Amino acid sequence: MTAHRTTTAKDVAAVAGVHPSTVSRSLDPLRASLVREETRQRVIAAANELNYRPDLIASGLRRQRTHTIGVLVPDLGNPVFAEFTGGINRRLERADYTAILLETQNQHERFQTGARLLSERRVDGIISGATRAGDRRTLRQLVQSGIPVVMAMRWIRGLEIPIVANDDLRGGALAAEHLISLGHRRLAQLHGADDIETFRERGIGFHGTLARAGIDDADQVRYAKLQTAAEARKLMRALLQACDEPPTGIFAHNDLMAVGAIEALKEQSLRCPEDVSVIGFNDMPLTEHLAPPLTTIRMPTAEIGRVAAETVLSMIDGASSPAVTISLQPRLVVRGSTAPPRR
Amino acid sequence: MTAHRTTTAKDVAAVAGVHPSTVSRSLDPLRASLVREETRQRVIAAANELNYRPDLIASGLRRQRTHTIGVLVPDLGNPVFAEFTGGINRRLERADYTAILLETQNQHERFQTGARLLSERRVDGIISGATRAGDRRTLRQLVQSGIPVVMAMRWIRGLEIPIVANDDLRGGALAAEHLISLGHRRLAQLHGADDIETFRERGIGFHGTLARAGIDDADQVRYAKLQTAAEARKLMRALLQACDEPPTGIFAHNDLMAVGAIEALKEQSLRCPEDVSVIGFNDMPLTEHLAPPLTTIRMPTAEIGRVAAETVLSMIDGASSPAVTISLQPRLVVRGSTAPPRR
DNA sequence: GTGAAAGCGCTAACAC
DNA sequence: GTGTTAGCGCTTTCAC
Repeated sequence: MTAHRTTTAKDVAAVAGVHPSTVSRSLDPLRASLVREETRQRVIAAANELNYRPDLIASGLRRQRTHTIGVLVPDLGNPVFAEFTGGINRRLERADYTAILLETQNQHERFQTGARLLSERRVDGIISGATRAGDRRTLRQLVQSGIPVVMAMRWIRGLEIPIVANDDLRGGALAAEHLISLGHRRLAQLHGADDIETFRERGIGFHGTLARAGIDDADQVRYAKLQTAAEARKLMRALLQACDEPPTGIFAHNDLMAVGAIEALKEQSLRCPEDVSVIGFNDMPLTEHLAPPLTTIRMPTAEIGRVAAETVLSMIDGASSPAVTISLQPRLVVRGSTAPPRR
Repeated sequence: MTAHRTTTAKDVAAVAGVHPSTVSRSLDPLRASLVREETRQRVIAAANELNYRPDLIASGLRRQRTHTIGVLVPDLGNPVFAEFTGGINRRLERADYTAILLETQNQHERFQTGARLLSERRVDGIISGATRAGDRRTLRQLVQSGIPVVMAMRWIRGLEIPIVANDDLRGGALAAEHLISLGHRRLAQLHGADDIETFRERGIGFHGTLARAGIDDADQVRYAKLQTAAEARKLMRALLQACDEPPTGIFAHNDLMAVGAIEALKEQSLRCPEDVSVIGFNDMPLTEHLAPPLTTIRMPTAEIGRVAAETVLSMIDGASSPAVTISLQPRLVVRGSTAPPRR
């Protein structure tokens, strides 16, 4: 193997017969006009000849800009977050920014080390898509260190940090309205983890809409630690055992939980949607191909990513951190897992 | 907003009453032994007090190591690649490395700009998980520039670049063996894109095993441009129209295509598995909850990521690039979408 | 065991 | 218009 030294601006300068700073100017679109056209052409020719790639690390050190955004997500295996990061990536790309994606696995310790890593890498901004109740201090420290931070998808209250998220209150309400309008009165929730505001909002939105219709689901809410099919199945079993008459409508806080619920129903020879209607959340891939195809709430996930990126970029440019909340609207996707209750 | 200056080694040095180079030594585990214990404690105290975070950018510039690996994937929305990057991330983390993930969307141009971006960021190594036939030149350039490169998941022949991948030849063979052993003789393939070696291998593995059993599927192979359910549905329709007697067994090159195939069968009132067996590939999330639950081939995706990361790290350390191919073994997951053919 | 000096590759400020 | 100089924050010689 040849000992490799990457070509630098100095090398290009030597070939073009100019000073390194002229190389720098010629190659930066913003300052190219400062250079005589003829000189610039010579530099570009030399750069191409040597296959020169400016060192963004060195440039970043000098400019105090890394053109990098740190993104914290709970888990890339979750298709919702894959879509979210897709939205971020597409927006950042247009601005010549790159994302560093870190998975927290819903663990505060990983959130914390992730945050530390990102500040050591001097990212220009951070999008926290994995925020949970326990992360408050860490987020406050980030803000205090002067780095622009945005909470997206998941968020907590009482921080001076912009929020870009789905309107989960509305999402829960949509689910309730749908089931009520079908004629359901005995309703239950398979509730996501209690320390994630997203799920609390979904729960409140659902509960509130029920209350306004004179329905109470207070005894019929079961909380999951992890929003998996397996855990939902257990919760659903317990729910069925605990009540004389099973509910006729179930709101599961995500699609995997809805799937688990339907399986638990099958175990008890209850059919979906004939005996019990089930509605999920997220509209993840393949849900339309399930039996029955899942009725669910779809949120504008990629759009949330896009707007979150936009927001953090504007904070990097503009001075002030607008402590705003941007709510994007979810919508109901009706498929086969919900139907009117049996007479 | 306060104008923020992040604290530097110089600041810490001032507080601890030492020289910046002593700060550097004290905080690097490898060189901490060069510093008197008492001094080191003073430095650490000062660093904590000031909440000092060493600047990895500056450190990288000096050491000519960014502790960053670039990873090119076709699409993070594809759960297989989410799992793959998970495997990479977990391994890199242990080595204090960070990944930069870039999505190519299966477009050569994006592969190329991605590669350029990664070299400008001076990543210490690259894992190409998105390799397609057209990317040969770009990969060769990367190698020539002296940067360690590994092809994982997807790969092409004839490059002096290590390969870490699923044994797709074996995967295709597993699918064939399963269908043959159930008693199927009329078989067809819904084949993934022709410019991705992965799919060619699956096709050859399937075809070869059939041939050895005296079965020919040559007329019964339909090629997709994109491996989606929608496209598979169309291909399957065409396939059914083109033949008098439909095949009794279908090998779809991924799970989405298998789902599309099953839907096309339903349109023609053909049932799966009673009339036609369908086997997929990947074992993506929710496949076990489909109706029927999908029989599929599972590959050790996270493990491929882990080994790819391991390989690129060893190339960064050790000098030579071992032009090896590491094949990991897939396995058959039998569920409900395959059964013996009807008499 | 610690300090001083130099330099990684780039670019901003200044000089001419 | 282009060259010169200096410095981003760190680490690595080399002194002492």
